[in-house]
Amino acid sequence: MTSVEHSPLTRKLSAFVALSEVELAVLERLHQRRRSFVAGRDMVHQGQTARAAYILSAGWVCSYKLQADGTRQIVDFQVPGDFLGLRSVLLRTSDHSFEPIVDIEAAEVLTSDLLEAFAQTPRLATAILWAASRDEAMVVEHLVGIGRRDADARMAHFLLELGSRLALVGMGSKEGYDCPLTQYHLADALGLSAVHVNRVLRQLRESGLVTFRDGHVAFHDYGRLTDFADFDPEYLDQTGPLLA
Amino acid sequence: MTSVEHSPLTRKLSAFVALSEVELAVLERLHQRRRSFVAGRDMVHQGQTARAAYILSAGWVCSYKLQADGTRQIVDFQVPGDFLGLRSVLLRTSDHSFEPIVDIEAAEVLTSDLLEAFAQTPRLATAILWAASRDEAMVVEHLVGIGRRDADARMAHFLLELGSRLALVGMGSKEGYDCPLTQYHLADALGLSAVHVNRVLRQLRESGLVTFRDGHVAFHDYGRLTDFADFDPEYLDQTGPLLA
DNA sequence: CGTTAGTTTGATGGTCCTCAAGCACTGTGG
DNA sequence: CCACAGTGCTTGAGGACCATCAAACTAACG
Repeated sequence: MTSVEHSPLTRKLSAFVALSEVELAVLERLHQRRRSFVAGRDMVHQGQTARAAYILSAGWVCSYKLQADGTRQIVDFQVPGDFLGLRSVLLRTSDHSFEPIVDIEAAEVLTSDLLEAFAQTPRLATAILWAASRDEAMVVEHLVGIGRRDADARMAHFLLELGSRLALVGMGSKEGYDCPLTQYHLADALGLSAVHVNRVLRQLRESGLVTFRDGHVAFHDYGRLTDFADFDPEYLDQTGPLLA
Repeated sequence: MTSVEHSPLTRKLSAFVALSEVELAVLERLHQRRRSFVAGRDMVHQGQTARAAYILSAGWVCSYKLQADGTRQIVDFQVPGDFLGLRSVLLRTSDHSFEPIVDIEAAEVLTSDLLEAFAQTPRLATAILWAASRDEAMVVEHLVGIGRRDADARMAHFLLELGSRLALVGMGSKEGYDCPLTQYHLADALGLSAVHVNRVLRQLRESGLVTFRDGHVAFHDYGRLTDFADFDPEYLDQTGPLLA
């Protein structure tokens, strides 16, 4: 058990502020209530009154809303180090559902635990609220993408954003990353049909920009791709060092 | 100066929790730094480092992101009682711009003021975070609308949501409300062209559902409209009494 | 009374959806 | 061992929805 064995969340927050030993200890203690969930079975349903949040430590999750006509819109994906359902702590009911995309490991965080931790270490509170603000900025950028980018640029932007997020916890680089999402997931996230997602991916591959195949995303020309997607990572607020 | 002369924000938060005299006083004191802004001139530019937030007390504002190709996406509108730029207090830079749609009145809130108020009255802090969570839930619903609703339903849903929000501060009802937005605003918010917005509005009008004309939204058949738009106001977390 | 901002309507075409079918791979049970 | 079902990927054909281009109209305003 060496000191480098930190959780992904710890790793992420450390990119924002340098945490003291005490703060690190409090943070690690939030991880004590360990839970496992299997792929495909919803953890939280929309409309449910949820009294706890989770910190994802391994695996991928998506949060989505279902509509009356059966279509669904994926709002965001969660990767290791991300919070799940932080918002529903304050709102009376969860406004969306969470589905594990693969088998996952998560730590359950009770509202009381969180408030206690906040009271003990204000700097940690700031760091966690930073992460929450960043998540919100990503939803906003997602909104912009769906509203104002065509399918190709939307996909390119999405793959780049995911890469940056994963880089923050050491799971991705400018070369690429492993990604368990299906084309159906991409379709539901990007507001496209699965058929069109397939065509878009082919287009991007044949343009020599990026390949997504067999669970792996490979960037072929990172610079040209960021131009193509108009990707400006400023909204992620993770300045330079990680990917630059 | 009667006791009913509360600010719109006070009115909104009171729908969530009953605030004590002390809490009301602290809240009103947040409004001391009064500012005016004229229509059309941006208050905050994206990329700017903003150290303050605002509470909107009169008028309408929109928050938007501009893209390299010149198109813009309006993320949200702010009406009296709403916060502006609360998120940029924590993030290093504001990730979007704010434009007053009409001449407005707002109170400037420094980060220090806010933290002080939070420390004095935890219940007020909860109420403000509730409002922030609710704003985020609206952005999520907006995302769903753009991703998965066709233009007609998207417009209908949008007009209904605005109505609910305005009702919360006494500026709207099931009959309708005054609305200074142009069809260009609607287009930029809903991810449509202005031309198509016009056609959609005509369609809704001729169906006898809702009319938006001369700065006024009139609901003709509220029940049928909510069905048509698949509008479930639960995500607004403002249970029944206001509109029911 | 010309200018500007906003609204309205028509014509044309592109992006992306829907329907349909086929393929590859994996796991399951006969 | 093989049929079969299930999941995910791939490609084609036809069409709907909405964008773009163009132009006329109204109202407000200096």
